[in-house]
Parts: sequence; structure tokens; C-alpha cells
Amino acid sequence: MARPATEELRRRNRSALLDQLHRHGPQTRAELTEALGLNRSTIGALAADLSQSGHIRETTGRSTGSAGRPSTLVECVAEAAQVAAVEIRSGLARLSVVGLGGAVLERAEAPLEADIEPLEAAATVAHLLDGAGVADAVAAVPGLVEGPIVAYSSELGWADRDFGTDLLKATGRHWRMVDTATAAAVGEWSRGDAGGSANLLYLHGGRGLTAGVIVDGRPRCGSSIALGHLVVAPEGAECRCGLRGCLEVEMGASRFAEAVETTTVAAWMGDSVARQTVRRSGECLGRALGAVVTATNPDEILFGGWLRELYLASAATVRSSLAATTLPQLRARLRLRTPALGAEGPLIGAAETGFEALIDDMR
Amino acid sequence: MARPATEELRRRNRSALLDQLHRHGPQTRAELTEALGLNRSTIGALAADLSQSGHIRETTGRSTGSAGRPSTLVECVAEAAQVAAVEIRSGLARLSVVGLGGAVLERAEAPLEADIEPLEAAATVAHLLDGAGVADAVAAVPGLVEGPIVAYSSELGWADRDFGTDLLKATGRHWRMVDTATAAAVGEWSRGDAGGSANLLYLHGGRGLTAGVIVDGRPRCGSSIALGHLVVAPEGAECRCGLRGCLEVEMGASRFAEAVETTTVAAWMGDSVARQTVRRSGECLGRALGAVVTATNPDEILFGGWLRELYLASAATVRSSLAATTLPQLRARLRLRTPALGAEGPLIGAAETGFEALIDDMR
DNA sequence: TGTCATATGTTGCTAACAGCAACAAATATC
DNA sequence: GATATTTGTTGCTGTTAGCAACATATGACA
Repeated sequence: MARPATEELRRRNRSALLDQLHRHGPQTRAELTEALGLNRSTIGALAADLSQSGHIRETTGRSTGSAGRPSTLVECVAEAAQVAAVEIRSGLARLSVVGLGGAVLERAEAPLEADIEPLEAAATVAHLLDGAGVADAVAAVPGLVEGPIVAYSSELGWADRDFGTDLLKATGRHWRMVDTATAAAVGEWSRGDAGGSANLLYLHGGRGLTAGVIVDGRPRCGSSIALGHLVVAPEGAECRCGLRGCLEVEMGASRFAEAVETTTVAAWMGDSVARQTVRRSGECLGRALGAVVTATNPDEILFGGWLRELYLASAATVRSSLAATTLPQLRARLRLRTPALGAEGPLIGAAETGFEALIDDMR
Repeated sequence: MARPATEELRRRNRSALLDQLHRHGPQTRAELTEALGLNRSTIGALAADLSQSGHIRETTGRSTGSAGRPSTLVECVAEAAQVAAVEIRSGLARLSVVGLGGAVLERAEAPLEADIEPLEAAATVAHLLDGAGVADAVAAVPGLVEGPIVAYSSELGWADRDFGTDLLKATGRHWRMVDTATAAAVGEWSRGDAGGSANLLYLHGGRGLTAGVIVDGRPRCGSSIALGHLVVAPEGAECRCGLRGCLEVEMGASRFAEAVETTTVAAWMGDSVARQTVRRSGECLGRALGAVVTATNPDEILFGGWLRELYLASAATVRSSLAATTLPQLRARLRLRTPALGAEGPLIGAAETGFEALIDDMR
């Protein structure tokens, strides 16, 4: 290593300080001292560094109410580092520009044509981004994502498409790629209220059905989960992917996705045909979940996208068919719930992925 | 932190050096310099520390064959830190005492009664260990292990038993607990030749059927996978666990386990009844694997215990029924094979778990 | 209103660490 | 046997975080 180890240490501490502020919001220097386990004078020096470089701002402290010299409050400067997060869906591209500390500085969205090609989608993203000066960029795509490649996406109808390179061509910059469900899982993990569980499973319902995982407190990067292509009925109908009896076909994912997009949830749930579909789909979901829970043993399952509506409408059904296919010891710890961040989860999580890389690279 | 940060840095480097030697065997100081990215003089100082404390031994260097001063060879002193690893099976407890660097210093085994109680098993372990002076102790149990608790073990017939505390009572010391499959996965990962894949799934066939996972290059600790209780036939026969159609019942796990234990593999495979059972079970395994692969997306699957024999006898069947239930994009990267360490995997991996903790605690 | 207790920021100093450069040692090559 | 080459050793340096003493700013209480 060319860099001296002492400097390395300093960088690590500096990045830890910024990370702490980014994740947990404005704090006093005294609190930072406590949180990082460093000396007051060290925190002072680190804060001076980061203040100099414009990453943080120190304001005169709020009165604590108790005796003693008031602490100076430290907070991130949102404009100091910005990350662009894009979510690609069927029919829609959404952009958020997020600042250091997690504030959303800009939003934009644009429609996408049906059956759009990756390069065209990338062009739309370029238009949305429009030269915004961001330090990192992350794209969330629903499906099986491997590095820059979208290996398979039911929702977009893409298979083995190099969307990462298309984004590079269209925007002139490198994009990190994640799958929508993993992004949402990261979002809930870092900014939602799922902080407690070390093993989190996020299910995302769109035109297809994908899953994202946090394992032992770390987002599982590098390989995503195409849960919609879990085969639940070996003799079932053929799926576009070539297999038979895929979960997303058996559950009627596209119908749900449309229903949630086009009608109000209340009207949709009132429909008697829909009600029966909901029950049947809830059952199907529960059984599929049984396999997934047995195979991955999570602490918490979150239902995102239209799965949220389905779960809310059929929680009892889901639970009982889950119970028929999992050991009680697995269910004991398991919590089922809906995401706290709603539809913003994927964008927030994607941005968070960018910030993690950014802050890590400061070391 | 009470400790100065500079000392912390030293400890980290010292532990990294020892870790490097433990994992990759004897190396010259020049190689260590390269591997750790530290300066020659730093390596010298660290080696002096560890030599002083007795953890390593420096011998006069082997002649490299090329010009230059010969390098001094550094190696772990096996006796300097020892870990006891125990594997509990139906009918048998096996012990290895492993030294720093991975050398097996002692072996012992003892029969266990059928339907043994945890406390009795712990007593047998105490007898096997017999006051050996080990720095850490790890027990591998087949089933769902959560901290000191065996939540469910088909093989031992235990449910929610506090085996960890029983071991503490019987041996007077703390035991780390892992499930057999995760231990074996760690073994293959660290000492087998699975070093390449970041996501590894190890299937262990005993009286029951469990799985262990390496995710993104890290063993997934804290929660194991009772794969035998994946429900593959909702209308199937009732299992001892209370569910219906569990994989291990449908596959006839106990019959396989017995067959492998009692007859030679060749004779067993020659049997025409067995041959049909093998085909059917291979098919069943393949379909179950489809669900697991879809839900976890591994790079590599290893078949341990009697699954090794089953896989070798029916690889084509397993592959084809796997193909019917997984996306081609998932299969593209996937490798199926048998473990390099054979039956030693669980013990080696369990010991490795202990060493990781031990070396980590030096920091 | 003033004094004291309390909590926090600041400053100068210290111990320890890793890196560096110069030197010493030990081998291969010619 | 002379030289090139690689590696270990030694003394020195720059940087770091911790510490202690001091300065600063508030609340509590008389």
C-alpha cells in the first residue's frame, strides 16, 4: 500500500463519522464521540477536516436543558454529495436525486413505452438526469440483475440485456445496477423501521415478482432473486420464460399489477371476482412463501408493490397456508408486514447503495 | 475505546498475519509482505511479536532457486492454539482437536444411543474431550440451530432443546454451536476447493436433510436451514415434525442414511429396488433444488453425506428435473459437485469457525 | 445576581505505529 | 571470486489518536 497506514486510519475514521451522520441524522459532537468511541479531540479534528471539505456543517448547539456547555450540532451538507437513483418499471421511469444525509433534492419521472428496448429506456433516463451533477448513479431494475446485465426481467420482457452499458452510452457515466426488490430491502433496512432484523426478505410485486434479501445485516449484493419463477405447479400453464407453473403466472401477477395501477384499491377489493382471485392468490403466495422461508429462514418479510394490497387483503390466508408448509420453529421468529417507505423504498434504497459506495470510497 | 487506536491497528495487522498463515499455510516473509501489503519492516516487527508469543515459528528459508538472500519461512505453531470440534450424529459423536494452521492433532469418537437426550450426548462429548486444553470449542449439530438452542433436528429427534447449556454443564466450558451443513460449507469454503464461489450451498444428507450457506463470501451464521422440511407434496405423508409432504420423508432420507451406513455403496446401487428409489429420489431432489436455487441463487451446490452417493448415482436425473424448475439464467452459473473433504468437512469447518473467532478476538 | 457544578470544545503534549532509506546478509550467476 | 539480486535489520520520520489541563458556556441554587 502506497498510503501510510496512519493516513488510512484517519480516512477510515473520517468516513465512519460521515457515515454516522448520513445514517442517523444531525448529532452533537458529544453524541458522535459516544457513537464512534473516539476521543473528543479526535472528533474535533475529524469534524474540522470534513467541515473544511464542505461535507458537514457545524451550527451552534441546541440547548440540552441540562447543565454544561452546550454541544455544537453537526449535520451533513446535502449538496456536498448527491446520488441519482432511477427506478425502471413497466411504463414508467422515476428519478430521485438524493443528497448526503438522505434528503431528496429532486424528483422527476417519465413514461416508458410498452415493450421498450434497454437503449431507449436508457435514453429516457439520460433525459431525466439532464446533466445533474451527481457523484454516483444507481439504477433499480425489476428482475434478475447481474452486474450491468439484466439476466431476466418478466416486467420489462428483457433477457440477457446489457442495460448497464446502454446507460453508459446514453448518459456518459457509469451506473451501478441493483434489482428493485434488493434496493427496496436496503431502503427499508436503512431508512424504514426494519433496522432490528438481521435477515430481511423483501417481496416486490410488479408485472413480475422479485425478492431482495438482507442476510446477517448485510444487503446481499451481486445476485438477485427472480421469485416469480419459482415453480409452484409443475403441471401448470406455460410462462413466457419457458418454464411451467411459475408463481407469477399462477398468482396472476400482471392482473394484480394492472388492477392496482388502474383502479382504486377499494373498488378493486369490492369486486366479487377480484375477492375470489385474492383468496386464491393469497393461498398460492403462502405456499410459495413456505418454500422460501424454509430455504432462507428470514426474520422478517415485507410485502411491497401490489403484494402490499394482496397481503393486507388476505393476511389470514397467507399466514395459514404458510403455516401448513413451514416448521413452527421457523415461524416463531418470523414477522410479516408491509414496508414503511411504500413506493419510495426502491429509490431510497438505490440511493443508499450509491452512498454506501461513496462513503466507503473515502477511506 | 480505552485502547489507543494505534495499538488497535497493530493488533489488527498481527491478527491478519496470523490469519494469512492459518489459512494459506507456511509462507516466506517476502510472500507475507506481498499478501498483506505491509512494509518489510512492519512484517518483521509483527513476526517478532507472534514469535515471542509462541504463535509462529521462523525457520531458515528454503532456497528459492533464484538469486538473492533466502527468505525465512514462517509457519503457525499448531500447539499454540487448539480448537475442539465435535460432530453429533444419530448414533455417533466425533471429536477432532485441530491446531492453528489446520492440522488435526487428535481424533476420537464414541457411539451414542438411539433417541439420546441432549444432556447424555453432552456427557459423551465431555468424555471424548477429557480435559484437553483447547482455546475454543465448537459443536456441529444436524438441524435448525439458533445460538445454544437446537430448534429442530430430525436426525436426533430434538425440538427446542438447549444443547449449548447442556454442553456447558457437562464440560464446564462454553461451546459455539453450528449446524452440520453450515460447518461443512465453511470447511469446503476454507479448506476444500470451493474458494472461488461467493455463494455456496451445501446440502447434507443424514437421517434428516439440512443445508448450509455461504453468502457473498461469508458463512451465514446465526440461522440455519432445515431443508428436509421443505414441503414438496402438500398432500403427502405426515412427517414427525407435523407437516405433510416434507422433502426428507418424500425422499426416504432415513432409508438412504441406513443404506449408506450399513451396506457398501456398490451393493446398494446394484439392488434393483434401490435403483428405482434412487431415480425417484433424484427427481424429487431436483425439483426441491429448483425451489432452493430460485430462492437463493447460489453459484455452487455441494452434495454431502449420503446425498453424495445419490447425486453420483443420479446426476442426470437431478439436473434434468432441476432444469424444469429453474430459469436458464440461474443455471448458467451454477455448478453441482461433491465435497472435496468428504465426511471430514463438518469437523474441519466447525474447527474453522472456532479459529475465526479466536483470531478475530486477538484484535 | 453571583457562585458553583457540570458538560463540552480546545490546545499542547505523548506514545505508538507503519513507512522509508540505508545498510547488512546470504544466495545465484558468470 | 566478483557482481547482481533479493531479503532481513536498524535508526529515523511523519502521522495518528489519546490524554490532561484549560477554556467556555450553560443550569442550579443561594
